[in-house]
Amino acid sequence: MPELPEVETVRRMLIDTVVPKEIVKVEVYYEKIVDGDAADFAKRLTGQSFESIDRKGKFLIFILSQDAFISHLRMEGKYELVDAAFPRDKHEHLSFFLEDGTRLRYLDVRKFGRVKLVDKQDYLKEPSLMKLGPEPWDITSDYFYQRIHRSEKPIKSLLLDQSVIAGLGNIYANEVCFRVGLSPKTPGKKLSKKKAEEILEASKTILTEAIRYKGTTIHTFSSNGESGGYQDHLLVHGQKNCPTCGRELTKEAVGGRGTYYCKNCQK
DNA sequence: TTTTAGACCTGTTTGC
DNA sequence: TGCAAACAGGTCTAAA
Repeated sequence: MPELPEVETVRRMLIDTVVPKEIVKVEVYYEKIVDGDAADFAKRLTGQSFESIDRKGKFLIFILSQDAFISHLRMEGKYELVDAAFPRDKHEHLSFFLEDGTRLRYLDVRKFGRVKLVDKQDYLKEPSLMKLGPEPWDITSDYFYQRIHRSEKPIKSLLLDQSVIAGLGNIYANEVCFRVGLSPKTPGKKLSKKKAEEILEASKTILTEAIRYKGTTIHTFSSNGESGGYQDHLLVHGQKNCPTCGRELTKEAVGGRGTYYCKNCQK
């Protein structure tokens, strides 16, 4: 599932492949992918060029010559650059035909992803972006502690709350809890300032490592057909046994999400 | 105010 | 073997 490292990998791929190309045609095959009027989306973007690709949390922001649009990959969304004549995939919901005879296509098996036209000058005022908290690199441990130390919610849920800290998803939240030896069920209010600092540091380390490996490929995620390599470095997510003590890992729902942890090593 | 549950989706896995 | 149900999970919205 695309989390911050996967989205950053996609962003870098897009900068290399579509900037500064012009869009000559836009086709929307599944209208619900577009938040707003799909026909208007296609019409407005036709004739514009890609200026740059930004990212905030797990959102991609496509900056065009006149407009901008945001894109969230949700569970299984991915972008690929193919030849314009390449056959359409059954999960291809949106295509940008480019001036050089290529086509940037958006594929999403589960149709969860969304794109939305936004104001180019003020896109950060878009409600979904406004709600996002800072990324782990942009906050102090004091800020993080302040945000979590009064909450009854389990730390795993707080790490997934994008308004507290942006970028972590289910996979990396599991890894962070393991890395600091903490039960994912521990309420935020039970955590010391020192532990909060450890969690923040582990979040930065894990996300940085994952970006270096171009993300984690689980099921169908890929950026331009390339697979990430971080899945080979996951310590608990999707694993059977604890890499530290060798005991069988526990898998249960925490905050409604599948959670892997070691009852022996994570207290 | 904070937390929880349901909706959105469909391919894969599990159970009968 | 074949079918049905459960499961996967990020974000938004509504309800508790």
